[in-house]
Amino acid sequence: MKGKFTYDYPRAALTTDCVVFGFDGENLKILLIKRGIEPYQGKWALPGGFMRIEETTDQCAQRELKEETGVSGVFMRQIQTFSSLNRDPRGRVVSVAYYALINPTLFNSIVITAGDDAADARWFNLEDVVSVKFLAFDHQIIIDTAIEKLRQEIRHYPIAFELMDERFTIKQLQTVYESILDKRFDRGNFHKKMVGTSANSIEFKMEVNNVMEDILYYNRPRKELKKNTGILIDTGEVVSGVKHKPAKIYRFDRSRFEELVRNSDFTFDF
Amino acid sequence: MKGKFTYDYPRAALTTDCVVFGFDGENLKILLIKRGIEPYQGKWALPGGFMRIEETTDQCAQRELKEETGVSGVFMRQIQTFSSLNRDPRGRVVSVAYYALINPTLFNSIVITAGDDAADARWFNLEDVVSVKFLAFDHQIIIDTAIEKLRQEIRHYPIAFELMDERFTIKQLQTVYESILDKRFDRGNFHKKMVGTSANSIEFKMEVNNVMEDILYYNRPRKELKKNTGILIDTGEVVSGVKHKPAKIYRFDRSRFEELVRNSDFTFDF
DNA sequence: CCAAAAGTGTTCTTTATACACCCATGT
DNA sequence: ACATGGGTGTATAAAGAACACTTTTGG
Repeated sequence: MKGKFTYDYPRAALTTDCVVFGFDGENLKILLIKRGIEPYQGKWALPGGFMRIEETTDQCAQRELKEETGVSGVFMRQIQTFSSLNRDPRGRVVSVAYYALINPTLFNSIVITAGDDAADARWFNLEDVVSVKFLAFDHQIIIDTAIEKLRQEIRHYPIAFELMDERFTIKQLQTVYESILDKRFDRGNFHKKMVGTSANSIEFKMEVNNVMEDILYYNRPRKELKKNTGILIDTGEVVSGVKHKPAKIYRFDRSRFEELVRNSDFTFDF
Repeated sequence: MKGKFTYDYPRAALTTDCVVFGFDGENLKILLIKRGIEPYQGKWALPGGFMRIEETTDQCAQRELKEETGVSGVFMRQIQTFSSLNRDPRGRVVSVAYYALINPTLFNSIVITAGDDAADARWFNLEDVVSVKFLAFDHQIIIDTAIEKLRQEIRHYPIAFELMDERFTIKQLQTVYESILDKRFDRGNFHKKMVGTSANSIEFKMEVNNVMEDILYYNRPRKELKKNTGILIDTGEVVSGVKHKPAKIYRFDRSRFEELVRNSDFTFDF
């Protein structure tokens, strides 16, 4: 079986690595695998592995994640390709990096499938994985790039919902944004922006210097102009068992979102 | 020399392809190469080629562009990696795609270096290359992805300057934005936003119903509050030989821009 | 009733948009 | 002088930010 495949020119090996993000309700987490074999045996690394000749890199990333965690059909986006000359001691290995977003249901269903190269797996808090030096290969750089990419994308695309259950409260959504962007939002403003109501201006008459004049009074709410993008749908249900006003439960209307993007210069920016 | 390199498992070949954008002062252009060899001989394709084992994909993209056009040290960014199973008739070829931005000086210095695989080269207008079907491989998809990426990035990063000479007028800058985003901007507003002055609010007293009151009057320009980000530096020079008020010539202050990004939540969005 | 968090309203500030006006130049 | 496009100002609209008020639940 050795040396079966020959080429006229040397070829690099192709791998995929995947930065798996999960959300436990409070913090953003990253899944790491403890390597069971050399190189970097015993070190923590990203799930991933060599691309087979009959699959795309997308399929490879999905397959490797399934082999090592048991989850499939995961939301995944390509980050970029890493090709430093000495990034792998086994030789010339080029890796296409992905990030994956895991919703709570999948998050809880993950079972560590013991295998050749996976001795253990664990969810790490973001702050424990950023700028530390215990990772295999160039996986520290890949993770830092992934976080940057995730932060960029959540500011412009509705990917936060991939980290949440289909039904959620605005407060939960806000927590996802806050933990990814590492930034606090005003509760009321976040609520209004997400649900989609906004204030407006109103004209009224006023006596100025004993003369009636039209005065423009800015930014006073005008009820009839409140607008709702309809991106979040009120399910009519509320959370129960809390000792305060129960929060409404919403779900994300993806087709409504895509319709808005198509038919207008609608943006979804934070 | 044949069959010299053997591996235990089959390996895909790795290539880079580069979408080269240029600007002729009016329109955004894309550089295409007419293929001199099979496959797709005589078809137009992106400059690019096989990665050597001792170089990174970044270096490969730069080298291939230099071999085929003579220009080096070009601004280049990775787009993404394409790995469809049948994207290349020669077999399993995975390609890392880049886009490059060429400034007018380089634009005019490009010489077509006749080689094995480059029979001819030409600048195409964007609209002649989008959604047409005469390109080799999956290069149509790569170009469409590149344009989307370029549009995304110019909205948030100061990459427009890579398409221009070091010294430029605001009008020229606007033309670059307009042709990339395929959208018209208001001349005055674009100017103010770029140079960095903005209006503000002002308080003054007014007699209302025979009583003096403080009135907040919004959005009246308050000269002392005009702010200039300092990202564009007035060189003090102006264009000459035009039969109207000569435009000021600016240059981009990259270090000032990076300082702003570091020290504040400054954004550069269009 | 009270505490607590959800949801809404109010106020002020800043930015966006449309367009008008003045300015400097070559003919 | 005047046509042309550069540069600045003005008016209105919309969005953002800070925070106060109101509502609904469990104890």
